[in-house]
Amino acid sequence: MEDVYAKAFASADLEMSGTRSMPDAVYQAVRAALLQGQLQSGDVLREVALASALGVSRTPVREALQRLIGEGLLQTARSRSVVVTTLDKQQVLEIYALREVLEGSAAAFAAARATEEDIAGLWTLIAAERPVLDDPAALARLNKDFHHRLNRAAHNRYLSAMVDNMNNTLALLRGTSLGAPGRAAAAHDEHRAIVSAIEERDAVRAETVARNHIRMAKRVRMQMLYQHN
Amino acid sequence: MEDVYAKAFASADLEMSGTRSMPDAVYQAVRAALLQGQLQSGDVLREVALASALGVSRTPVREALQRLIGEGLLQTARSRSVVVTTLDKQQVLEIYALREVLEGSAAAFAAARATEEDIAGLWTLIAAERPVLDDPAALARLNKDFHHRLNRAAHNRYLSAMVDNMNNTLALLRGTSLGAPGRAAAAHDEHRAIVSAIEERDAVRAETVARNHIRMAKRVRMQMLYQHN
DNA sequence: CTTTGCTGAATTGTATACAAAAATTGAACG
DNA sequence: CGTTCAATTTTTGTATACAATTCAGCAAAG
Repeated sequence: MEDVYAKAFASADLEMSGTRSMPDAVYQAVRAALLQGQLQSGDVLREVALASALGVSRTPVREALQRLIGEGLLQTARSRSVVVTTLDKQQVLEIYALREVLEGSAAAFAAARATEEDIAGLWTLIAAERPVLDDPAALARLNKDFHHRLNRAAHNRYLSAMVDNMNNTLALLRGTSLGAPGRAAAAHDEHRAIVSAIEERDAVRAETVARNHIRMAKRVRMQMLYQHN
Repeated sequence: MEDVYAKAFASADLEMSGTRSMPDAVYQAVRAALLQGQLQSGDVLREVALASALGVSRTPVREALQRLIGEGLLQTARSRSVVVTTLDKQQVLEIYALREVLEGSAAAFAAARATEEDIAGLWTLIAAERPVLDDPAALARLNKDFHHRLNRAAHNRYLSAMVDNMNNTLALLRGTSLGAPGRAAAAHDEHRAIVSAIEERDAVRAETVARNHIRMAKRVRMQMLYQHN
């Protein structure tokens, strides 16, 4: 048996601290492996292999996989096996279309409801971007955090959950659009524009610039993936 | 043991026809009971009772419940028990805020992408509303169908899934806003306005009238639930 | 009359055994 | 060589046994 999980879950000794249940710990472990790219689109996840790699039985593994299927990060093949979701071009386009709507609304809501702490936190993250503008990996982490906090600032749990889910799904695509030439600086400026609008409580402008930010990211991403549009 | 499932799953002998798996059949059965109101907010679902009521073991029941928890229709209490989700006022407001965004965008997308069949189907449903404008229950069913097809006409799977999920969650609230005096006729008119805008491929107007439709529904619903706002 | 702590029952959490389904191998045949 | 089919192995699906947790009732203490 070619144990592909050895690499993905080598040092991952199931952080049961800070987690309620065993299925939850498995969920976190697999999710982390997915988001960090140790598991890639099309990879198949075997219950027994995962279970033994994590030192639990199949039952909690199954529960965790079901949950990830529900979130769209995994999917079942017709053969019943569980594989890492593969996104085709149409799906990527649909996700970006929806992301534009959702993050635009999140920015608009944030302009109305963000607290001073929310806004300060966003500025802090933007400041942290500046020194790493030429380190795509570090920037990608900050970027993810920025978008997460931006959504939280909208103070709508359902919206936040949906946007996070969209962004996690997009993380299945290899690479980051922030590595493209000039994109890092542009994204940085766009982030500033979004938070400025929120700070000034200008919902319309916040939505406009946020939507524009997503459109730009989409354009770069589509170019990276398909060399056009 | 007070078998509360006897009523909810009396004749529900697990329609395994048209369903892939056993957990899926359980999922459908519980979901139907939730959406039809046989199970209400706060009701607790016991694995063994459900399993014996449906003639399966706890394993597939567990899987189905997990899935429903993921969709937000069920939630776990701190005591580990699974209960039907209870929505507080704030949650209802957040859902309607998001629903306004999502259904507004769905209408706008539909204006761009709906096929002639999509539009014809919507008109058919609207025509079916007219004879039952004074039958809130029948109207509620048609209404649900209308919104479902409207979302589908946007041709964005992720958007459709999210809107359906929102609407299912709202179905946990007892009663329908369509019973309020004058609301049935108003909703009917609003539906017509939405489809007209889509038919004319006017995305901006489609979004405007769709958002207005949701705002109206929200107003009536909040009045029904809390007698204000 | 309320609170606390104990005991037994009920319920969920996890592991595992067994059944069903799918994948793989390899031998026979064209 | 390639194809087909049966036998074997692997993998998933379901049931169930057992462990751990939670709940209910009740008695004793304050």
